Amino acid sequence: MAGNQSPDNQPNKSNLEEIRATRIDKIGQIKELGLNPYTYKWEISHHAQELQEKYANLASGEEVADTVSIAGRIIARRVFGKLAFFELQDETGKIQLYLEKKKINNNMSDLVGAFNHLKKLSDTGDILGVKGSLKRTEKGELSVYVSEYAILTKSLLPLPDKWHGLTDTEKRYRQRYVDLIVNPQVRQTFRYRAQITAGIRRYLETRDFLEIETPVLQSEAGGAEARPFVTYHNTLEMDLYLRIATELHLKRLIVGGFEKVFELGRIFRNEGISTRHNPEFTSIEVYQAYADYNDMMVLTENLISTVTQEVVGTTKVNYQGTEIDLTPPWRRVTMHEIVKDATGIDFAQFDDFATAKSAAQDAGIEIPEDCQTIGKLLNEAFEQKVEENLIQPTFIIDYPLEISPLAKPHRSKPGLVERFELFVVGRETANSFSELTDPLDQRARLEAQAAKKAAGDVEANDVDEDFLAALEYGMPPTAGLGIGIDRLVMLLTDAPSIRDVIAFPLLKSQSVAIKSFDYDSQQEILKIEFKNGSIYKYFDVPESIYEELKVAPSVGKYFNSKIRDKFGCDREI
RNA sequence: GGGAACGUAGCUCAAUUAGGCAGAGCAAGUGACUCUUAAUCACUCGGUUGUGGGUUCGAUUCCCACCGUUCUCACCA
Repeated sequence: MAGNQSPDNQPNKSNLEEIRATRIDKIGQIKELGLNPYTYKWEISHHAQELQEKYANLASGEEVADTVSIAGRIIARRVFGKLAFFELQDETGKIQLYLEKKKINNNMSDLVGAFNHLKKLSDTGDILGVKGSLKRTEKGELSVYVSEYAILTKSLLPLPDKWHGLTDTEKRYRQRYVDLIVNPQVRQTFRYRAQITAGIRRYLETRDFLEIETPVLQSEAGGAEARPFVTYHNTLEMDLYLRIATELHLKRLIVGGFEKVFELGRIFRNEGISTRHNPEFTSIEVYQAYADYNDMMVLTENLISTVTQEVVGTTKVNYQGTEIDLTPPWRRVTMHEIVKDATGIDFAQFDDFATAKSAAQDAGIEIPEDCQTIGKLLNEAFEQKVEENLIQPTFIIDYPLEISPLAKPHRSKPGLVERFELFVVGRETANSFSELTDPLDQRARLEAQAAKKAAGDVEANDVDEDFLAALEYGMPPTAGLGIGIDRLVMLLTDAPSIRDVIAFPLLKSQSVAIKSFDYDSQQEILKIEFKNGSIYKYFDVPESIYEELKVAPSVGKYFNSKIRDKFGCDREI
C-alpha cells in the first residue's frame, strides 16, 4: 500500500515540463479511481466571503452543524499525516478547509482511502468542491470542516510564488488569468470597472436616455481627429475603418427624433501606446436634444459624482497619493482666463497672429509648425502651461473654433465655440459641446478637414456626406458629451496605467523563436522547427523566400513579416 | 518613431562593482507529522543566464545587433 516502487519510474525533476508531467500522471490516477478530473457541476450553497461574515462571531474551537457546499481554487496546502489544511479561494475571497482523515473517510466510504487520495492527487491550483460543517479552529481560523470533496478541475501548471505572487508586469498583462488568480486587488479593479459602467448606464437610463449601438465598421471614420485602423470587407470589396468615435452616428439618431441617446463602447485609434493610451479604449458619448453645454457640465458633475459615490462610497478619492474631491460643483474657468493666470498673456487682446506668437514665445511656449492661428496658440499655451496642473476636477470652457470642428460657435464670444473639457489629475477626462447644427457651416468645416487629409494629414477625415445630409434635414439644438471610461476607471481605482484597467491590454506579439529551418525545392515546402519543439511545414513557398530567410539579419523578424500567415501551413509536431 | 532602464529555475530574487565553478527562498518529488495559516523536519530534483554574433584562455558580467517589457518624449483621449 505504501507503494514504494523501483526508483526508475519517476524522473524526479521539477522544471515546468516535469511538474506538468507529474500532474498529468495524477489525472490518470484520478481516472483509475473512477473519478473525473474535469467534472460537470458542483452545487454551491455559499461563497467564502459570505461564510466569513455569517460566522464572524463563532468562537475558537467551536463548531456548528450547518452544512455548506463551496467550491474554488486551492491556493495553499498544509498537509499533516491525518490532517490537512487547505486554503480555498473563490470569487469572493478565501476560506480555510479543515480536512480530517477520519471524517472524510467515514463520509466517503464509497471511495476507499479518500483522504489519502486527496493528499496525493490534489495540488495548489486545482479547483476543488467541498461539503462540510463550519468550525473555527483552536487557533482561530474559520474553516469548513470537510466531510466530502471532489476535485472538479485538475490544474497542470504551478501557480506563482504564494508569498511574492506575480509581479512581472509583462506576465501580468500577457497572462491576466494568472494575475487575477494571485492578485485579489486586480479582481477588485475589474469589479469596480463593471460597477462603474453599470452605474453610468443606470444613471442615464433612469433619466430616459436610450443606449443605441452604432457601427464599429464604417466606410468613413469621423467624429474625431485620429488615425483609424483600416480593414477590408472581401465580399463588398471595400476598405472599412474601425470607428474612432461614435459621434456622427449618434447625432443621426438625434436627427431621427430620439432626444436622449448614448453609447458606451469601444473606440479604436491607430496611435501610440502609453500609460494613458491603448489602441482600443472605451468611451461613452451622450447626446441630449434641446440642451447646451451648460446642461452637459451639470450632467457630467452629477453623473461622475453619483457613480463615484455608489462604487467607492465617497466622492473623495485618493489617486496616487493625492486626494481628488469629486463633490460637485466643480471649478469652471475659461481657457482664456486660465492661460492668462498661468502665463500672464491675455490671448483675447491680440488682433494679429505675429504679435500673439512673439508674446507666446516670450512666455516660453514652444510653437510647432502647424500652429498658425491665435486659437491654436492659445491651445498650445494651455497644453504646455496649464493642463498638467489641473489636478482637481476642472471644466475648461470656451475653446477656439479652429480646434473644434463639430462644435457650435459661441453665442456671444466671436472665434470661440461652446465647448468644455474636463480635466482631472492633469488628464483630459471628458469633452463636450453645444453641437454644431448648421449644415452649411458644418460642411465648410468638414471640407477644410478633407483638404488637410488630401494634403497628407493622416488624422484628418473625408467629408461624411451622409452625416451632412442628416444635418440638412435639421437637427434640434443638441449638447453632446464624451467621457473616457478607462481614464475614469483609472481615477476611481487608483490605477497608474491604463493597462491596469483593461483586462487584456494590447502588447506586441512575442517573437517566434526559430531553432532551425530547411527547404525542399522540389515541393516548395519550407520546414521550420521552433524552439518550443514544434515543427511546421509551410507550402508553396518560393525558393527566393528561403534564400532571403537564410541571409536575413533577424530570422524571426523576417519570418513574421514574410512567412507567418502568408503561406498555408501544417503542424507536424 | 526617439531616449533611458531592465530580461538569471514555474514564481520572487542573488551573483555583474573590477570577467574566474550560477546561488537562495517558495513551488515540485520522497519520507515523517491531528491545529496549520509564508506549517515544520530530513533528503532530492530543477538553469542553453531573452536570441544571435563578437572580444577573451575563460562571458550572466564587456561590445554589437535583434526580440520583448517598463518608464519617458512625440502623437493622442
